[in-house]
Amino acid sequence: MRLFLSVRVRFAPSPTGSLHIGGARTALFNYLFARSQGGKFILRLEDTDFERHQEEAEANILESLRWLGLEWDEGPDRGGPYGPYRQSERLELYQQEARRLLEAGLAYPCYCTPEELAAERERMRREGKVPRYSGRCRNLSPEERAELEAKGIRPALRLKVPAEGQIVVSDLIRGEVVFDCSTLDDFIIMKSSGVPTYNFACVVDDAHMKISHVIRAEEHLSNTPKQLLVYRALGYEPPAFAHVPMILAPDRSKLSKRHGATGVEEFRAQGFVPEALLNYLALLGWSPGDEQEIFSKDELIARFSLEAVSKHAAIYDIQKLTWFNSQYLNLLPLERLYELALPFFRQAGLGEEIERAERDYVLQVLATVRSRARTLVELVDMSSYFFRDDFAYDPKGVDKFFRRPGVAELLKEGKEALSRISSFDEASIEAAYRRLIEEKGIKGGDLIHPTRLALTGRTVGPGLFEIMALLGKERCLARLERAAQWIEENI
RNA sequence: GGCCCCAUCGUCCAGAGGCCUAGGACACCGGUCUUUCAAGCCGGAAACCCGGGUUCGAAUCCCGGUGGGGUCACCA
Repeated sequence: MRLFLSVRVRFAPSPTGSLHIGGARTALFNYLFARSQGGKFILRLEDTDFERHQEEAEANILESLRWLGLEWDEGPDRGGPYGPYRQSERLELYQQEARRLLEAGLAYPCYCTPEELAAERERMRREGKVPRYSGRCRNLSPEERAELEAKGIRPALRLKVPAEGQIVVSDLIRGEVVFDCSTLDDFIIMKSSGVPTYNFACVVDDAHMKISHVIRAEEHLSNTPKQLLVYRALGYEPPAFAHVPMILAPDRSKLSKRHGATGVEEFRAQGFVPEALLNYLALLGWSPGDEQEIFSKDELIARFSLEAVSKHAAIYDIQKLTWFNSQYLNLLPLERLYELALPFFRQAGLGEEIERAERDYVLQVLATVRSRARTLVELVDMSSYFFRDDFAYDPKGVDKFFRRPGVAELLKEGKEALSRISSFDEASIEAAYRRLIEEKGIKGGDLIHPTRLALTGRTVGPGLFEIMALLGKERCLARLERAAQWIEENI
């Protein structure tokens, strides 16, 4: 690994939507690389497309990154030595740099209208040719230019691309990738509106922000020769490049909205915890080389390297993400779990109950239930009867356990047995129940199953005696009574 | 279509010429534990895209084919 004086990497999303998992992983790799190298992780917003810009998108993306725990050292919200960090606020810089190229004769104004260009492209395509700009405006005489200017046409600016030669992209993940200049055309660097295009703004910013490594998705590999041309024209030393493989949808196509949940925000809403998503994403396209799967953020930082990033695209698998999530639900400190689950309790209408309950009680509930939940949504759902009494009985459970003759009476006997216990702990409860089971000469399940239904409304859940001890004597007795009555009235 | 990238179980990864009878994980199937459901534990099925080379020896190197992906805008 080469040692750089100062590693500076950036994540540069365009605020046109929410952060999807591909972007999140790119951000993560940048973050891990920066942290592992003692460098800086910079956030920059590429918001030069005013048409597609979405007001909420910026806040949304920042929030998703924060939620994932990818804190940045410099960015639009916190500034830094090379700001501003929004391209829309750096327009003078691009114009200044563009002027330099114009004056040096490395770029030229183009007066073609978008319509003309589109028509030209279309014609070339129809003729089976590769659509490339003809270079029509490249050799305009000063008189012709003056004439067009006089008509009031605002030109775009194009970079002069050499007709021959090769551009070599040296990529940390892919090695040397060679592009022939003949496949490129004089591309636009400044739109007629005075706003830079991506390939220009990106280079100007990376150079001015002293970016040492550009780590981005593979879809940008084909743009890189153009950007290298811009570096050359501007006289800047290019950074190192690392193009990470794409994340594909299960049908092998590029991720889009129609593939269900692909946004960080959506996963969050579905009850995934950031630790799990981060861990899952890290292992999608990167491998530590051994068989460990669960990594804390610090472990990831310690072990990450760009060399170990794979070359081929990965298909994301919601099932494996779900597995990671269930692992973390069991691994996380209870306090952390509480914090993460709270919004979901509120959403389920249990906010008040949670706040009224003893913190310790809530933590015990979470500890009891968590091995069964795969998401926070499930966790909350499985906890609900610990916080409210007015649940309904599962109809299938009713058919199975409440329709047996004598169940109401049995439940009352159970209640009776429980009422005599002085210390309402798990062992005493079980002892009392086992005694009753023996006395009645029934099977354990004959009492246990109807009791669980009476106490929780459900047929599945944690061990019954665990549930009872947690609920406490009073609530157990009340719920058994309620169930016995319900059976007498409804069956 | 041109250019570029890629190719190991269904999916994510390991493998950097002999350690491969190809390893792990998810999912799947079976068993175990058990008051239910999970979790856990044990076991099973499941892959080197094809064809040529190079080599004593190739999943690993080279070439070709095929397949998949990306990109070709006054989008980023």
